[in-house]
This record gives sequence, C-alpha cells and structure tokens, in this order.
Amino acid sequence: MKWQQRKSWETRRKLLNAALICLERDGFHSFRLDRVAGEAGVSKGALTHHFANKDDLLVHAIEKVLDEFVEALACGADEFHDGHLTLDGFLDLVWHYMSGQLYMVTLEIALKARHEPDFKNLLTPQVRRFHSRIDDIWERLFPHLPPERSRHLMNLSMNLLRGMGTQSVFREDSQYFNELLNSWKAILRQEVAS
Amino acid sequence: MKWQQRKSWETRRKLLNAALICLERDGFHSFRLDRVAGEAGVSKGALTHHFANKDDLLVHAIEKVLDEFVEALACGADEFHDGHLTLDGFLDLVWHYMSGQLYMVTLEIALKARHEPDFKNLLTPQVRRFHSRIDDIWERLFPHLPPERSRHLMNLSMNLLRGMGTQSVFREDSQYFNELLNSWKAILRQEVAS
DNA sequence: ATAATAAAACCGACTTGACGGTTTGTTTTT
DNA sequence: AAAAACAAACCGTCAAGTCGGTTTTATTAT
Repeated sequence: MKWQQRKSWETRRKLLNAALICLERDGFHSFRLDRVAGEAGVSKGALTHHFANKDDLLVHAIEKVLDEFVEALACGADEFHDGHLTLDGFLDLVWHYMSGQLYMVTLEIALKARHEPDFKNLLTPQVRRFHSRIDDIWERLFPHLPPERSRHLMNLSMNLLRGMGTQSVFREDSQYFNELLNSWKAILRQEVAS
Repeated sequence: MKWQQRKSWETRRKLLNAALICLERDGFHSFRLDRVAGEAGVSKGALTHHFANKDDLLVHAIEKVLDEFVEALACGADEFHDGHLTLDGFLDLVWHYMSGQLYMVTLEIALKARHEPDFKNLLTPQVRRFHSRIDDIWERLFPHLPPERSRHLMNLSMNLLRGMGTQSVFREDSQYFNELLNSWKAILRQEVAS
C-alpha cells in the first residue's frame, strides 16, 4: 500500500495539470477528454478510472488552481507585512495571476457554470471558500482601515484586474495594461492614505 | 421585389435576435442552430438560407449588439452634455448594459475568438471600430481633460465594470454591486475635478 | 518464502446520441 | 416561368461514457 498509492497520486496530478493546460489552450468548448489523457501521457481509461466524468475532472482542476492562487496571494501579503513587498508589488503579483492561465481558466469555468446549474452547485462551495480567504488576505493588508472600506478597495481592485484580464483576450498590449495598472496604483495609494 | 425583400429582412432580424437570446441563455458551448431557428419561429432551412454557417450568424449577431451598445452610449453622452444626465447617471447607463445581455454575449464570443484564430480575424474589424467609437464618446465626455487622462479614466471605468459583470456570474447581489459602483463614482468625480 | 488470491491501476474498442451542414422538395412572389 | 424564401428529411462526424479485459501491486495462506 505504498508504491501503488504514490503512482496513483502522480497520475492524478498529471491529469489535473493536463486538464488545466487543455482548458487554457482549447477553451471549455473544445475541451476533449482524450486530449487531456494525451497531454498527461496516459490512456483515456486511466482518466475515467480517476475521475467519474468531465465535470468531476474540471471541478478538481479548478480547485487546484484556486488553491495555488490563494497560496501565492497569502505569501505576497506576508511579504508585504514584512516590508519586503510594496503595495504596488502586491498589485503586480495579483495582476501576474489575473493575466495568466489562472484567470482564463476560471473564466471558462464561470461561463460553463452560468449555464449548468448542477455544475454551478458543485462549484459554489469552492468559490465561497476562495472568496472568504481572499477577503481575509486583503483585510490583513490594511489593518488600519475600517473592514468595510478595506473590502471595497479590494473588490474594486480585483474587479478592475478581472476586467483587464478579460480585455486582454482581444488586446495584447502590455504597455497599455501597465499604464492602466499604474493609474490605479496611484489612486489606491491615495485612498489608502486618506 | 418588395414584399419579398421586406419579409426576408424581417426573418433575418428575427434570427439575429433569436441568436442573441440563445447565446445569452445557453452559452456558446450549447449554442445550437436548430434552437435558434426554433426561437425565431422559422425552420433550420431558413437559417441556412440567410447565414452561411454558425460563425457567420454569430458575427452578424455580435455586430448588432455592439452597435446597439454604442448607440445607447452616444445618446447618454449627448444627454450628459445637455445637462439632462449626471456623470453618475452615465455610469449607471454603462453598468446597465455591462450587467445585462450585452456583456455576457460579448464574453462568450470573446472566449470563442480566443481559441479560433479564423473567427477572431472575422471579428477584429468590428471590435476595433467599436473601441474607437467608445474612445470618441468618452473623450467628448471630458473635453477639459487631456485626452490621455480621459482615456485612462475611461479604460479604468470600463474594465472595472467588465470585471463586475464577470463577477456577477457567481455573485448575484445588486446591493453589493451598487456599493462598488458608488465607491467608483466618488473616486471618478474626484479624479475628474482635479 | 512462495504460491494463490484479491484488488487496484490501467487500457482501448465500442455504443450511442447529438449536431452541423447538405440536399431535395414546396410554396410564394415577380 | 424563373427565382427567391422557406421547410424538412438526411448523413457524416465526433466525442462522452461504458465495459470487458490486462497488467501490476498488495495480501493472505501454506
């Protein structure tokens, strides 16, 4: 009960990784189980052995990606408190994730969830957990501000970056996004100070 | 050459409307031509008569929805200049559209375009036209500001609303979004004044 | 220790249903 | 009569899920 378990865990991990790669590359509409298996270097049978169906695979994949994101943000917040990271740097960190694989994957999944109530129900626990953890991180970021104001500034920031991430589908212009991010940094600094 | 043309034009319009309804309700992944035909109250044969294929239908549908949006925004800008609409009211107008059918449809289409270069090429002329028209509208909104600053504030606003629109997939809480919008209105007022 | 047995991991062919596009037929207008 | 507008049956493709089989690892009995 050791070699087997490790091997199993390993292929599971490979499958989840492959699923994320496929989801980001092909989009949910063209997300094919055999391609995931191929990308992971295992057979389709192995996939069905580890995950009951497509939705099951997707739910676990999104769980993984959200966890990694929260983890990275928590680290960033810690560095911020230790003085190793500025507020600007923290925003850069968030933008790094929102402009990469993470956001595109969550976007694909969100649209799927929007049209499939069952899938949405499968996902909402994860999403709630995610949001509350993010809330905590940002609240710790500005302990001198009233919690409500802290939440507002966070939600404004996150939604702005969300929107920028969405726009990046059609506009690939890092110069433009940097300018935009800088504008917001300036505003945020001012708001935090006052 | 009259009755026929009018009838043709009418079913075309019905098909485009139906396509938008289906796209918003079912999402692109579950967007089915026969459902569009059913929603429009015509046969599938009629659909193929008017549109070469799925992509063709989608391109024309998105063209329609973008035009309507720009039209509404232009009207809002006019009212703003006539003093019949405040800046807050203008933002409300934009949010009205970004939280409704328009944004979800463009989101579905954007994700499709992201993974299908041919489709993206079909669309980019429309998107460019759209962006430049929006640019103009916002620049006229703040003629006393330098154009670059005007553009920045516009892009911040639009991206914030975009992000909020995206979040509304999982969080249906108009109270929350109103608060967020109000926060931004306050910030924007301040930025425009300075 | 080793053979027998169980159990898990994995493979890949097949079924089944769905949908986009085609094609053929019918009605209506010019 | 000719062409346009529409209707509806049809077909080929494609992928998700199923399932019987195979290999590898763990457990148990002798």
